[in-house]
Amino acid sequence: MAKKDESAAETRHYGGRGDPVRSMELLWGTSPGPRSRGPKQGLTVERIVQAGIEIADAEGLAAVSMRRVADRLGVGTMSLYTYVPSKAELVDVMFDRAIGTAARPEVEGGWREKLTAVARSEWDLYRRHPWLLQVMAMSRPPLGPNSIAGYDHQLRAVDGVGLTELEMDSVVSMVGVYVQGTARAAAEAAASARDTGQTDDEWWSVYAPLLEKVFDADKYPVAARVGAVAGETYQSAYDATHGFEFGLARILDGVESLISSRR
Amino acid sequence: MAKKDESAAETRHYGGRGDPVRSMELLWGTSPGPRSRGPKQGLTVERIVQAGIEIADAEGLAAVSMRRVADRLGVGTMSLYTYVPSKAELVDVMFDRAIGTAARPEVEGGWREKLTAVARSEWDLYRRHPWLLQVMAMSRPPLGPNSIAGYDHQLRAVDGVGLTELEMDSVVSMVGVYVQGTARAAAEAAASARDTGQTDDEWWSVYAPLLEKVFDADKYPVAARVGAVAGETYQSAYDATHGFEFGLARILDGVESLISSRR
DNA sequence: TCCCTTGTCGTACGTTGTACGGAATTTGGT
DNA sequence: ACCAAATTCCGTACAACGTACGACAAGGGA
Repeated sequence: MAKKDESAAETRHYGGRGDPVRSMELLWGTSPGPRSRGPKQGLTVERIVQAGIEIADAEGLAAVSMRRVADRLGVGTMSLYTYVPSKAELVDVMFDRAIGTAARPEVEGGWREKLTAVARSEWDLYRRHPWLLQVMAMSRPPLGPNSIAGYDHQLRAVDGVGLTELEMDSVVSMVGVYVQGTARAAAEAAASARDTGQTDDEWWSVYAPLLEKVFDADKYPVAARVGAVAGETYQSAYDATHGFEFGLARILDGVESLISSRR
Repeated sequence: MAKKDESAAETRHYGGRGDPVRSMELLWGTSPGPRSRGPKQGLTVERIVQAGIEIADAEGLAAVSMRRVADRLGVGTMSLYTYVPSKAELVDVMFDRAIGTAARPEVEGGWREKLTAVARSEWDLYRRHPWLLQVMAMSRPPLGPNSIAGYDHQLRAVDGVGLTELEMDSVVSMVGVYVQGTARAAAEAAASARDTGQTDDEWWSVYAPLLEKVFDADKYPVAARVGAVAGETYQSAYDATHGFEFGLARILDGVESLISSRR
């Protein structure tokens, strides 16, 4: 990397690379007790995970390096490897523990109220821990206790409304995919602002006049018309919060028509 | 990195870091002509971009390093920097050029047929160039000619159906967010399979028995019931294609109820 | 012809994850 | 009580990354 990290690179992570048995022990805290021989351990996996989460929250997943985590805990870098087999497993556990902080309210009312609450709670989670969106966890998710609990909570929102099990799973993952996508836009905007010291407004005010020079409004009349209105309204290329509430209502309307058709 | 790149890290990129004027010139091909003095240039920006796209298609965005691109073109690494100010700008141009390969069919019929075609064409694009999903382009997208043309094409699907400009933009970005999310799941599955030499099925058959040991079916009865059915059906944690078509139909139902309410 | 601009690219630096091996520490066996 | 085995801790080293810097070569304008 160049000095002062001017480079535009972030890191993504996916897990499931190491020993599956070891991974699951880490995730579920079922590691065998301390061995009898040798020095006492000065750290715990959970303390390491917390340090990683704090760095990721403050500076993004790219700032979470083994050296940074070790420094924060006042130990040598390589000491971490006696607790965690690799960075991939560490990120997996960070992922599950952060998921565990999601609010899982038991909402009164019908499926729509419940599913709205599920979506909002996931949205809040991603606002608090935006780096979760950089962990590749759609296929092969870390199968930790909190991820499982979250899956169950989501499903209960649409239980007993006349959908098949398959439809329940599909509805829940459809809403999840949508929330993640919208949260990702918000997270990117925040990360860009943090890393460049420039808000989206400022960015746009630089690029808008440059775009006007090359953009042919006669060739793309619809984009010109809509873009003008959208640009004025959002004061930025994409307003995440507006998009989230609007799209969520639309999606739930879609789910409603599915549920009605089943009755 | 460890030898043989066993590490579980992928790279993400976001642009808009360098000189905005230079960025736009690169994107729109409006760079000033060749200077009269000095040696002839042996390459073009477009050749470099093509090489980058080929590597990204075959091995993912993480494999696109300046050294790899230069090697493929038979030049020294640093020569690339006379064409492109940094890797961030190179990725921005790769992004726009890949977007340009999307099919933008002019579909007969109503908005639903058109919007379905838009979604499917975007889905196909992400299947051909999965690395596009790793370019952070939701806020501050590269404002290149192909991205603009794509935006116009998407909007035309819902033009003249009674929605406001703001609603048109929101509907289009809602569908886009959804397609990207589903495509991301598919891309992650493919990337995992490529990097680990293990299909999702194989992965699941390793983890399922381990999960069974720690999972408490009495505590999470809904997850147990739905998970069993979903697991049997998908033969994997998440089937992207099924999810895509199902969710798209649901979302379009939601859009339909919005459009009806406007008539 | 000479000079000055421009393109090419070898070298070097600071960053990353982590393999390796030596030192220090604690305990079980005797 | 003492030794060896087991275990933790961690300094060093390596290959990869993006790219700053500067030396060298190429070629048109004077």
